[in-house]
Amino acid sequence: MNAKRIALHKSYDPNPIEDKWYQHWLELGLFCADVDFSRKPFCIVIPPPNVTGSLHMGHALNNTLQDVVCRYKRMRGYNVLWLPGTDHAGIATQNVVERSLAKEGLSRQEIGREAFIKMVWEWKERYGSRIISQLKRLGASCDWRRERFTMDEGLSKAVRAVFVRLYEKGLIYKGKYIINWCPRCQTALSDLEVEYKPELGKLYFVAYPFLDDDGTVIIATTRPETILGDVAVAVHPKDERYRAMVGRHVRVPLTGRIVPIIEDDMVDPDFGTGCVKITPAHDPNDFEVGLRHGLEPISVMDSRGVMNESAGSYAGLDRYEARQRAIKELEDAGLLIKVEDYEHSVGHCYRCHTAIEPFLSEQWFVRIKPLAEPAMRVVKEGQIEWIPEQWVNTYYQWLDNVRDWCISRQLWWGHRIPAWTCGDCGHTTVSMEDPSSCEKCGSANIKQDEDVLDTWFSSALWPFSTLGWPDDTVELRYFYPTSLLVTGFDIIFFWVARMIMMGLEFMDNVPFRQVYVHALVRDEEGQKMSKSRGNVIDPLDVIAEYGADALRFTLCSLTVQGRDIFLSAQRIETYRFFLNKLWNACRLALINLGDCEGNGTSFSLPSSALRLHDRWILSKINHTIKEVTNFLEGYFFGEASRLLYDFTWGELCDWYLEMAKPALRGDEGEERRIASLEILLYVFRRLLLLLHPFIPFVTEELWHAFAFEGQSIEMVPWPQDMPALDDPKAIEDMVLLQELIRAIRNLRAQSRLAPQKKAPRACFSFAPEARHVVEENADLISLLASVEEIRFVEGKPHRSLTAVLPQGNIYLEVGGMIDVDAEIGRLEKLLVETCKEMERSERKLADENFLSKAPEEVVEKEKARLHEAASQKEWIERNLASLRS
RNA sequence: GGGCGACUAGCUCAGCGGGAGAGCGCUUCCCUCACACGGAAGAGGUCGCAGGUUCGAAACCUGCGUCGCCCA
Repeated sequence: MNAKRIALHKSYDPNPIEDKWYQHWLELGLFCADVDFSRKPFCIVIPPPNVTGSLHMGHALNNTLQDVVCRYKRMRGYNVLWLPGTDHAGIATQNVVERSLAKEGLSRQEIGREAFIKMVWEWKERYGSRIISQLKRLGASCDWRRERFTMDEGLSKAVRAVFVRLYEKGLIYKGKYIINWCPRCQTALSDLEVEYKPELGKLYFVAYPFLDDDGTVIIATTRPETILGDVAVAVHPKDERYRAMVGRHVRVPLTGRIVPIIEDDMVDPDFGTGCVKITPAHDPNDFEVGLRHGLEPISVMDSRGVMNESAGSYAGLDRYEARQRAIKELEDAGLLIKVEDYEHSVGHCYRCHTAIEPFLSEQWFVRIKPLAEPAMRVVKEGQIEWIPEQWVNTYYQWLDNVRDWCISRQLWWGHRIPAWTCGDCGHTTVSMEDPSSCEKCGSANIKQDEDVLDTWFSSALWPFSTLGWPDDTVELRYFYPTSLLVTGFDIIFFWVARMIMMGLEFMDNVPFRQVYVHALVRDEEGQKMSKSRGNVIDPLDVIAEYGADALRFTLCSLTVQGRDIFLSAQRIETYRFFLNKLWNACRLALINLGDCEGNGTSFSLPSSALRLHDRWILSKINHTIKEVTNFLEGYFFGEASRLLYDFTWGELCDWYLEMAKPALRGDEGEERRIASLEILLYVFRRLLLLLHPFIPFVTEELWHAFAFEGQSIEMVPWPQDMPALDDPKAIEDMVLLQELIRAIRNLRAQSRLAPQKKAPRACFSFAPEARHVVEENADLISLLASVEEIRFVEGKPHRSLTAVLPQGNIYLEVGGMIDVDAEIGRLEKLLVETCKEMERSERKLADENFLSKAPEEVVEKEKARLHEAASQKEWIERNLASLRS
C-alpha cells in the first residue's frame, strides 16, 4: 500500500470542506437506498417541513439527530432509507400567496380558484425547494431521488383512497356542528389548531326579567354581544338556590326573546351566579346543551365576526363593537348589575393568532374513537417503543379524551374533498374517480364540495403514502413498518398519533417501531425562540460562521433525553474549538506518519513493545467504542458526543499525544517509533469512525488525509471493540502516573520557579508496589512535569517541597531556599484532613450494621480507603518530622 | 382544576443507592517545534425545603415551595 497522506493546514476551516464532500456523497450515491431483500432495511421518514418554511433551529436539531442515526446505521451495514419531502401547509402557503396578491391589490376571489391554485403551484416550484437545499447544507443524508410532496399525484391518490374508504366505513361524516373558526383565515380549524392564551377580560352580570312577575335572574357572561343569540337560561339540577325557577320563562335583554329556564349538568354552580345563558350557535358547551334540550341555535354573527341580520339593529357591527353597544344598552336599561375583572383563556388561531370564534357550520369530521382505540392498544402492547418513555402518558391522555377531528378547511390550497352533492336528489357521491353523475339518481346536476382537507390529513398517511400506497409496491413490503420516527413533542397529537391511527387502519400495521421524541431548542435564557422576541439563532448563520459540523456537534452534545436545549453562540463556539482540536491532533499524527505504511485496521504489536500509555490509550479507545455504540443504540446523543469529546481532548490530546511525542521523534529508537505510529493509526482510524455520524464533513476530510481506504468513510464498517485490549492494570497505573505528574506541576506552580526552567530534581519516597510506575516512566515524568532528574530516596532532601500521595511522598527540589514554615503549615493542614478521613472510615468499619448489611465489595472498598488514608498519614508524619529536625 | 417535568459550582447541565463531576465563565502563569480555536495550575457546591425508608440518600418515598410545559 502506498499511502499518500495529506498535510493539513494549521487550523480547521469548514468552508472549503463541507460543500465538496456533500457533492462527493451525492455522486457516490451514498444516500440512495434500493430495495434489496437480502439486506436489513432501516427506514426513517422525515417529518415533512412546510414547503413555505425556512430551516430553523428546531429543524436543525430534528434533522441532525435523524442524520446521526442514519449514518450510524449505514456504517452498521443496514440498507438505510431516509425519505425526505415537504408538506403543502394549506393555510400557511395560501397566506403567503394571498399576501403577494394583495400587494398587487388583488384577492384570490378576484382571480378565481383555478388561477389561484396555479399561482400557488408556481410559487411552490420557485421557492419550495429552499428548505430542501438548507437540509443539504446541514448534511442531511436523505435519498433525494425519493423526495415527496403531500400534493404529489401519488400522495393525492392516497389521500383520496383514504377518504373514500373511511367514508364508506362510516368513519367520515358531514354535519352541522359548532367548530373553531378563524375569522381572518376564513376557515374551520381542528381543536388542536387553537392555542389558548390567558386574557384579562370582564365578567358581566346581567339581569333577565321573569315573564310572570317583577323578579329577575342574574346571569354572568364574558361575551354580552352573544345575548342576541340566547335561547335559554340554565342552572345546575342540584343547585338548591334555583331549583324552584326551572321551567319558568325570562325575557332576554336586548332582543326581548322569551326563553325557558332549564337545568343541565354542564352548568358550574360556582361560576358567576350559578346561572348561565345558553347560546348554542356561539359556544361549544351551549351547543351540546342545545342538542340535549332541543333548542334551536340562532347564529347572530357571520364568518368574519360581523353581526348578521339575526342580530337585528346590531347587524353590520363588528363583534367587539357589538359588545360595547350591548354593554351600553344593558346599562341604560338598568339590567347590567355589575362588572368584574376576569381572567379567562381565549382561543387563537395557531397560524395568524386572531381570536377564534366558535362557529356553527357544515363541516366534515373523522370519527376518531374507533381509530384511537387500536392506536392505544399497539403502544400498550409494546409494538411501538417511545423514547423517552414518559411521552406515552401524554399520548394516552390525549387519545382518551380526543374528540372527532374536523378535517374540512375553507381554503383553496389543498386536497379538495372528493364529495359531490346532487342538486336534484341531495345525495352525496364520494368516489375515487371524479363522477359525472349522481350515483343514486343519475342526475348530471352534481357539484363538488368546495372545501379542502386539513394538511395533517395527508401528513397522517406519510409513512406509507411516500412508499407508494395505495399501490402494492416493493418499497412498502421492504421498508414498512419504518424503523424510527424522530420528532418534537409539539406534534405528538397533530402528527404522531394520527399516523399511528392511519397506519393501523390502512396498512394493518404500525407505521414505525420506535418514536424518539426530542426537546425544543430555546435561547440561552430558556425562552422559546421567536421572531417577535428577536432571540432567534438562525442555523444558516451558524453554519456560515462555524460550519455545519460545529452546529451538529453542539446540538448533539446538548441533547439530553427529556430536557430542553438552551442554545447560545458561545456554546457553539466551544464545539467549534473542539473541531479545531481534533483537526490539530490529526495534523500532529499526520506530520509524524508521513508516508509510512498501514491503515490501522488491525493491531499486531506484542504487548512487550508497548509502554504504559500505549496500553492505556488502546484500552481507552476500546472502552470508547463500546460506550458510544451503546449510547447510539439507545439514542443517547448527548452522552455519546460528550464521551467522544472527553476522549479526544482529555485523554488522547492531553495525555497520550504528549507522552508519545518522544517516541515519535525517534528518541526511543526506531522500533518504538514504528510502534507509536501503528497505535496512532489504530486509534485515529477508530476515533474518526466513531465521530463520523456526528460530524460527517470534517471526519471525511480527515479520513482521506490519513489516506485510509475507500471512497467515503461512511462506507467503512463501524468499529468493534477488542476485549483483548482491555487493560485495567494500565488504567490503574496511568491514574497514578497522571496524579504524580499533576502533583509535581502543582508544586512547581506554588514555588516561584520560572515556567521555562526545569526543576533540578524530583525525589520519590514510594511504597515498593508503586515504584515501577515511576521507574518505567521517569523520562515522561521528567518531560511532562519539567524536572531534570528523577530518583528514589529514603528521607526528605533539604530544600525541597513535598507532595503527598497515598503511595508515598514526592520531594521536589526547586534549586533554592524554601519557606519551611509555609511547608509545615501546608502539611499540617493536609494531616488534619487525612486524619478526619481515617476516622470516618474507622467509624464505618466499626459499625456492626455496616459490616453485616453492606455488600462485601463496599466493605472492601472502605477498608482500602482506610488503608490509603493511614499510609498517607504515615508519609505526612515522616515528612513533617524531617522538616522539623 | 388534572397531568408531566425541572430545581446539583456564577451560567448550562451530567450523575439517579456506597466519598460531589463536566463545559463555559473566573483567578494566576505560559505565544514550549499539532493547536493561543492552545497549554499548566487553581478558586468555587450543608446537591430547592421538611419529614421518612435504609447500615448508608444528591439519588428512593411523602409533603411543601419555586419555575416551566401540556391538557381541561
